[in-house]
Amino acid sequence: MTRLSRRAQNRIERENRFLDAALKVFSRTGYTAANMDDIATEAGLSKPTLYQYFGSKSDLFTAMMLRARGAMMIQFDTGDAEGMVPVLHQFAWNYAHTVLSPAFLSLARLIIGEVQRFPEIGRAYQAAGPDRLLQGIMDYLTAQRAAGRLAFDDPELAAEDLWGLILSAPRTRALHNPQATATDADLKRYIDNGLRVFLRAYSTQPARDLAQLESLLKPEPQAKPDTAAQATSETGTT
Amino acid sequence: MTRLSRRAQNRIERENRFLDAALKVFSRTGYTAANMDDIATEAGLSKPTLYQYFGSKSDLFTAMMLRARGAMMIQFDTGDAEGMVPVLHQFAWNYAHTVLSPAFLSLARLIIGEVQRFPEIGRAYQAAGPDRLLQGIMDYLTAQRAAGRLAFDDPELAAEDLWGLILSAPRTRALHNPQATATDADLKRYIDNGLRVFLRAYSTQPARDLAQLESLLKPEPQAKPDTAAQATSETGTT
Amino acid sequence: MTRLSRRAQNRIERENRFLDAALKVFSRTGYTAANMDDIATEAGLSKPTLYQYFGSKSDLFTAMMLRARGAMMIQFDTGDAEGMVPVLHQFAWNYAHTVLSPAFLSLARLIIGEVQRFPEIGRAYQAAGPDRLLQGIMDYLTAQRAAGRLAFDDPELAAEDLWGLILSAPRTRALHNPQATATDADLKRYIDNGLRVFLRAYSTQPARDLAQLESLLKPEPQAKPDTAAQATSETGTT
Amino acid sequence: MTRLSRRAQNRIERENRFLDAALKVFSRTGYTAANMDDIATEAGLSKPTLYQYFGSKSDLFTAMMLRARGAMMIQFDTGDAEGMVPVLHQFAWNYAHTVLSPAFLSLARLIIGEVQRFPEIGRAYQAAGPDRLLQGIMDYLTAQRAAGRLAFDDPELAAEDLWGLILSAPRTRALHNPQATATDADLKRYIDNGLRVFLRAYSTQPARDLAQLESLLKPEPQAKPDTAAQATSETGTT
DNA sequence: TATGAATGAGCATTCATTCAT
DNA sequence: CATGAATGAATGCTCATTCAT
Repeated sequence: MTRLSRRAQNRIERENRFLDAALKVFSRTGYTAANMDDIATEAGLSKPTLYQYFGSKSDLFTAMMLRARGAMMIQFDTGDAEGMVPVLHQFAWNYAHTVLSPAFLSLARLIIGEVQRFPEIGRAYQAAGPDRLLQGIMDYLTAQRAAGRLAFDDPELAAEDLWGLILSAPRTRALHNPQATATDADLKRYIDNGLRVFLRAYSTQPARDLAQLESLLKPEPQAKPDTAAQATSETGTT
Repeated sequence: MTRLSRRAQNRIERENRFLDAALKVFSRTGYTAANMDDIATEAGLSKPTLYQYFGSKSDLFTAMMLRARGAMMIQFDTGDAEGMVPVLHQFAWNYAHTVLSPAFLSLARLIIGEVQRFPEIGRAYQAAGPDRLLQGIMDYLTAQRAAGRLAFDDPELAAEDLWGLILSAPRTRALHNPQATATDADLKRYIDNGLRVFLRAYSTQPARDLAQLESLLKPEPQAKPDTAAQATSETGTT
Repeated sequence: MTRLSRRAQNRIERENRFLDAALKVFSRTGYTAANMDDIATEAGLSKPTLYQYFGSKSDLFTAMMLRARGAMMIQFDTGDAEGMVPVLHQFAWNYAHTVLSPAFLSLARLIIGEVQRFPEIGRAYQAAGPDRLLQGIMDYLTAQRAAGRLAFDDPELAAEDLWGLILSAPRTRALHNPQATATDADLKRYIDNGLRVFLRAYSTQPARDLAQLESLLKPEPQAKPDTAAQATSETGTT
Repeated sequence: MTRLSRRAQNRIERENRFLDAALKVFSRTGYTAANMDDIATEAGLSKPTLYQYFGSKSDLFTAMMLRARGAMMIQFDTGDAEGMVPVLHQFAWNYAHTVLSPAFLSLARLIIGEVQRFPEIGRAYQAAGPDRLLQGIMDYLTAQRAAGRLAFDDPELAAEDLWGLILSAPRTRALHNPQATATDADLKRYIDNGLRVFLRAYSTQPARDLAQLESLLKPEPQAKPDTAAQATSETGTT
């Protein structure tokens, strides 16, 4: 068993090295311009070995994307926050940091740019990423509605409004401009505003919730160090 | 004069044929996978002629993008609508139809996918498209605030909220899924909700404005035939 | 007649402009790498006109070479020198300056480099240049033999020895090194030595002739400014 | 060891096949007109393999020239001849056969024709070929001077005179005329004359040395079969 | 007659993929 | 199992040559 499991482990490790390399190289140049030599070199292994693990370029791409999905499966994660307003606030920061990280943005650009060539990947990403998160948000918002704290008819729309209010603008901007990384100050501006608007429109007790929000916002730019970069690091802009 | 102008006209016509072909082919496959032979063939002219007009592949790409910017320069256009609520409603439909048209989406995907290779194009597009539109919205919203109909501090955030509430979700979805075109019913759902939330959060007289909105929404799916597709049509999904 | 001759003159002038341009461009890059666009541009006329004058690239090359032959038809020219030793001395300088001029060397390189492609041109050049000159030298040396001043059996070999002694070394070197132009000091070294050796081996009165030669050599480097560059100037190394 | 050395040997063998092919093709047509397909085909391997060995056309050219230099490094080789006159005689034949071989001439034409494009190659050739040989001749002549058999001031000029007298004329002619190969009878004429003139001008005992030379020359055209053609044969005129 | 404009054919170079070892 | 070595098929770009005006 030891020998075999060692082999298996070895295999998995090599596979991961290839997938890491593929993520890096594909993110940098896109599917067509990426070349198998570079990926093999980046992985520190040989090209025929690469072909033994993944039968073709497009198989490799697909496999890499499949694995990347894991890193993109954002949860409606709110840490240890308690109370609706703190929870939403926490969520906003977690989410913003993740989605606006260079690695995450590169991957998003890659998916969008190649979606015509690999339509399933676009769909898979939509399902694993945004849609799953959306479900998480919906569940939470629905619970808050049940508790009488929010009012809305369509939970999906409410959830989409929440993230649209927070991230639509900075994300669109970031997709178009790889150089400019959003600072925490930028994020704060978007997040604070987004939450305010959301509460104003959806809270059953806007005055109270907004007051609570303001008190939360007093302290400085939220030293959230790097909840982000959970996605496979190294995918940077280079 | 006749001869010269004929030549000049001929030149312009050919140039446009090349640019059309380039838009089509680049949109279909991305920059690297697109090949100059295909573009020339698509244009019905020869490759050397293509090179005489545009010295290199990247020059052609840049020129094509430059021209495409024209088609993307969305205005805050509201037709003949009168009154704030009808104006916003009209804008929402115009804007949605344009931005979600297949041609527009293909181009957006192309830009996002190649922005690492051509950073200036991303910036140029951001400036000519979203930023310009944003300015239009801001101006309008600011005027409404002056007239006492809206309340907000930061006009930019308000403007971004307006379009984020209306288009963030369907556009993101569409970017990830070239096959699924949003139906007018889909749009209606997003637009109606977006406007409601916006008014609830920003109007100084939410009750009255929302009532006016509801009366506007009664009639069926807005037979807005095709204000859209103003962008170079035919760029579709293929 | 005036009009016609004007036309004819115009034609000749254009033809010459093309031939000048061709010489320049072909000399710079060789036959294959030279391109008809550059030649037309250099001539300040259009490519179709070029084709009207010379039906093809190789025709142009041949015509250019034919004309260049004129410039290469070196004579056994000795100016106003009198007496055998001064005549030979004068000839040596004239000849050296001509043959080692950049234009002349470029042309020689071109001929040698393309002789496999255009064998007739090599032969034509040999006949018009070296062979003709050789005949001139032979005639002179034979006359001197008749006058009892030189002794030899084979006039051709004697003539070849004369120019071999003077120019073989610097010309070979120059053919291999386009950058290094021989200075007059270099030439003086070769010429003085060559004449000495020639007289020692061929003169019937070596002592007297060598003494006369030495007295001729006293004065400084022979301020022969530029008897050279008779070949179409401008053919330089660029 | 076996496997590795086999690979290495294989590599070297293929490299040589490419270099042989390159020499052949470049010599035939010059640098620009030669095409990588032909060279690969001539080598019996594929174009990508050629590119794996030599990264570019100009690298291949340079490498080929570098290797060719080996074949051009003529020594002042005099076989087993003894005594100054036989040594010079022997040298003359060796040298003439080598330098006038078709392969050697083709290469010389190639170098001269491409020297403007590859100046270092011209210089390298001059250094490795003519200059090295010259040094050999100089050393020998200087030794003979020390032994009292020759008289001269400048050994370089003496050495240059020796080879200029022997080879200048036939080599120049051969460079201009690829078809006409010099026969041994031609060479004999040049060599005999060159040596006579050299001895007449440089020997301290011309009468005795010339007599010795004449006795050497009696026998027929020197059946020196082919000391020449040491250079990569097959480079012929085609 | 002179030219702007067009093109078929070619060429250096690259790359996904496959063997032989 | 891993790899050095090999290749068929493109692809961007150029050039001699020809028309239509």
